[in-house]
Amino acid sequence: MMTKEETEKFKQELKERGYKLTPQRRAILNVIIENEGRHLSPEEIYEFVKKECPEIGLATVYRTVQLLEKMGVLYRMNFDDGVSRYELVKNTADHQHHHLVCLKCGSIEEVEDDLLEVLEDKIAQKYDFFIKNHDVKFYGFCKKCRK
Amino acid sequence: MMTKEETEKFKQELKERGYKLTPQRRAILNVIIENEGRHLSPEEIYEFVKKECPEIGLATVYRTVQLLEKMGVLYRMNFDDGVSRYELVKNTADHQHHHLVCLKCGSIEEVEDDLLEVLEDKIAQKYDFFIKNHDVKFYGFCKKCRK
DNA sequence: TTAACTAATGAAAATATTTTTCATTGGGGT
DNA sequence: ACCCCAATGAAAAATATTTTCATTAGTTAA
Repeated sequence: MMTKEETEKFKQELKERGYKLTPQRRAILNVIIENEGRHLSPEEIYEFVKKECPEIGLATVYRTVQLLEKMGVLYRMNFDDGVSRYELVKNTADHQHHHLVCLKCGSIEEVEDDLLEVLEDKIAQKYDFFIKNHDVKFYGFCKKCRK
Repeated sequence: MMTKEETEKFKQELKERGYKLTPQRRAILNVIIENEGRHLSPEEIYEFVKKECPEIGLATVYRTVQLLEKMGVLYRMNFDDGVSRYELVKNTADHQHHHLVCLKCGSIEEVEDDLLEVLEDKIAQKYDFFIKNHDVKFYGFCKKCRK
């Protein structure tokens, strides 16, 4: 649950862009915060948020996650399971961390963004390509599924 | 265009799995080979292949690229543009190479799979995760678009 | 506090991609 | 040449997402 200060800050950020703070938007952001690390899809967010906001429509969830993505609050991911999934942007790092996707159970583990700078520098030089961000997924089998 | 030997080899690989060599399958694979490096979507493949096979249906293209993916001939990619895209699997490497995706013009450049082994080893050890493959995309601005 | 402006909403329809169904065709082994 | 069943095309269905549109409700300013 967002604190009063967090809500105020969110409201302020919306205001700066001419958007409004609605109960629906607050509830959606709350659901995402409370499920940090779970990479929810719009449909899943919808199911959670209906408990708080039973009258909410799925379209509003879609509209809101897109808004939050534009605001830099969320990051959209594709794990090839047919839906978009969202996670909170860590304001500590400018690049997104990596993900370990288990081919058996589908679990998604987060891995610190590491060791890629060397590769990025090499690419920037060799291909004359300015890298803004990366999307790095490792597919394989997690600890549990290897037993 | 596939040579006669390549066609024979393809037919053989199909046979091993109980599949048949149809004109449609040959034509689809031809289109993909002739457009190597272009990362065609099923719809795009369909447009090309219709020149050779005007009676072909889009469903056959979808079915065939899935088949070729299962056979290890193609690799399915997602560049977040709303469609799946396919590329030929290089039989030289067991891991897929990286891609540079330009955020301005949408061009996709291929980059040799490099420097990631160190990171993969580290992850395998630290997270007890067996890595089968990776999906590495760098988003940024290409040479042309930076001018 | 209220009035007014307009962004946001819910419901439903529309869109886009991909998959499935089903009757028919045709590859390839015998 | 015949048979079997995999493969096909066309259409319908399924799925995820976006858009439309009439209505509601935040926010600002009087």
